[in-house]
Amino acid sequence: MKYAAPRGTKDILPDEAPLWQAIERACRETFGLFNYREIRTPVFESTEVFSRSIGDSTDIVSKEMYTFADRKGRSLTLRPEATASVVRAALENNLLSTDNLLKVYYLGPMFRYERPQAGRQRQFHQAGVEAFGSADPSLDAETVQLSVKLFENLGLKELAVDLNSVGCPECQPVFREALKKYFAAHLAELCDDCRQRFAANPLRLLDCKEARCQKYIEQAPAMIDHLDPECQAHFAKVRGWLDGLKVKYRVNDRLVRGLDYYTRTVFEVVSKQLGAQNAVCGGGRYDNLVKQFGGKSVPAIGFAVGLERLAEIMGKSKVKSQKSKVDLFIAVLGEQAKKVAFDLMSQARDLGLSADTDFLGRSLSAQLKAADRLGAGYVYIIGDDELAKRSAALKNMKTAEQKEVPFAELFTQFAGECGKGCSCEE
RNA sequence: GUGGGUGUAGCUCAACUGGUUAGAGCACCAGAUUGUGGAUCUGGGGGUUGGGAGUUCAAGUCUCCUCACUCACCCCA
Repeated sequence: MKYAAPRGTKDILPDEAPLWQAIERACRETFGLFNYREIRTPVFESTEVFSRSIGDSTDIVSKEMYTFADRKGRSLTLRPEATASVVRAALENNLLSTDNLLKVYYLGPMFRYERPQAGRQRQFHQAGVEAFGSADPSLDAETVQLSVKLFENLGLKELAVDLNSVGCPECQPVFREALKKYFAAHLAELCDDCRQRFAANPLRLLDCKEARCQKYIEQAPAMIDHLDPECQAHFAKVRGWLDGLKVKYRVNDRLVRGLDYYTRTVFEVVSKQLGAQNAVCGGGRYDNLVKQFGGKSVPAIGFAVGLERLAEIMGKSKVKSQKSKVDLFIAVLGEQAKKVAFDLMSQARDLGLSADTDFLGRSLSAQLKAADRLGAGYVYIIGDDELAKRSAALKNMKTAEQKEVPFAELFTQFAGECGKGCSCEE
C-alpha cells in the first residue's frame, strides 16, 4: 500500500457517517434550544491569534501547533481550538458590546500535533459554544446545563460533571504562591514531571497521577479556599443556580485546565466509558480574553465537546443510527430496459424516492441479491417481455409478493403499496 | 517528545523449537436456478506475511533499521 491517511487522521466512512450526522444534528438542535447561533471561522488564522490567547507556555502553543508560512511568508496556524478564532471574528466584525449578549456555536475540525492515542487525534472535531457579554453566574450555570442537556439528548449516561473555580488575576497568583510554598518542602519526593511543573505551572501539580505524589497532593491547599471574596461569591452563586436547575455535579478542587485564559468557573464532563482521555467536554469562563485581544472588557464563557470521544461512547452505547435504505431498485436485463429504468428513476427521485439500478451487467439473480443487500423496499424487474407490454413486476422485498404494474402507473401503485404518500425513508 | 504492545487475504485469526507451493472462518464473485434476493451446496478470485537490510543451505518465524497502528505518560476535547 502506497498511500495512507496522515498520522493521527482518520477517514469517516459511509457506515459511520450517519452516527456523525446524528451527533452534529443533536449539537445544532440543542445549541439552538439555548438560543445559540452558528458562527463559522477559517480553519487557519495568523499564528498570534492562538499564541497570544492560549498562552505561550502551554503545551498547545509550545509544541502542538501546525504552523506554516504561506507564500508571502506570513505565519499561519491550523486552529488547535476555536475560542481564539471566535473572539477574533467577533471583534473584527463588531459583534461584541458590553451591554448585549452574543451567543454563538461552532462545529468543525481542529488540529494539534500530538502523539495519537485512544480519544486523541491530530485532526479531530469539536463542537462548542461561546457566550459574550455577561459575567453573571446564572450564565455559567446555564452553560453547564447546556452541556449536560446535549449529552442527555444523545441518550448518554454514566457521565459526571466536575466543577471548580480557578479564581481571577487577583487571587490566583496568591494561591500559586501558596502552592509553591507548600510543595517546595516536598520537592525532593516528587516525580520528575512534578518538579518540572513546579517551575513551569504549579497549578498542574494538582492533577498528577503518580502514586508517590498523591499523598502530597491530598494535603495541598485548594484554590477554592483561596478565592478572593468576589470569586468566592461568584462560585457560590454558580452552585446555587446549578442546584436550582437540578444539574448534578461535583466540586473537584483538583480540576485544572490547560489554557491560560480561564478565569473563575471551569468545568469538565467526563465519561467512564473512555480510556485515559476521558473528558468529552471542557470549558469555563474567560473574562479577560477579549480585552487581551485589544477589545473592550467583555466577559465570556464557553465550552468545547470532543466529537470523536462522543462518537466513541455512542458506538459503545449502541446508540446506532439506521442504515440508509434505497426505496426502489430497478433490475434491468439489457440496454433497452436500462433506458426505461433511467427514465423511471428520474421520476422516482423527483418524487423524493431514492432509486438505484444495476451498473455491473449482472444476472437477475445477482441484481436481486444486490437489491437485498441495499435494503431495497421494492424491486421493479424489467426485461424484454416487459418492454414489449410496457408493464413489469413490482416486487415487495419484505413479503416477496409481486404484482404486475404498467410502467405508466408505477408511481401511483408505488404510493399505494408503501402507504403514506411516498415517504419511505422512515 | 518519552515508554510498552502489535503488524499475515476486505475482516477475525492460524502456521510445532526457522523447514516444501502461507491456511481457515466470515465477506466477496460465479454456478446449481438459460428471468427472481435471504437458506443450502459446489467452484472461484484474492497475499510483495507493513517496507528495507542482515544472519542462515533455508526466514511469516531470528537480528537491526524504518513506517504504521495501538495503549500509556506529558497535555488536552
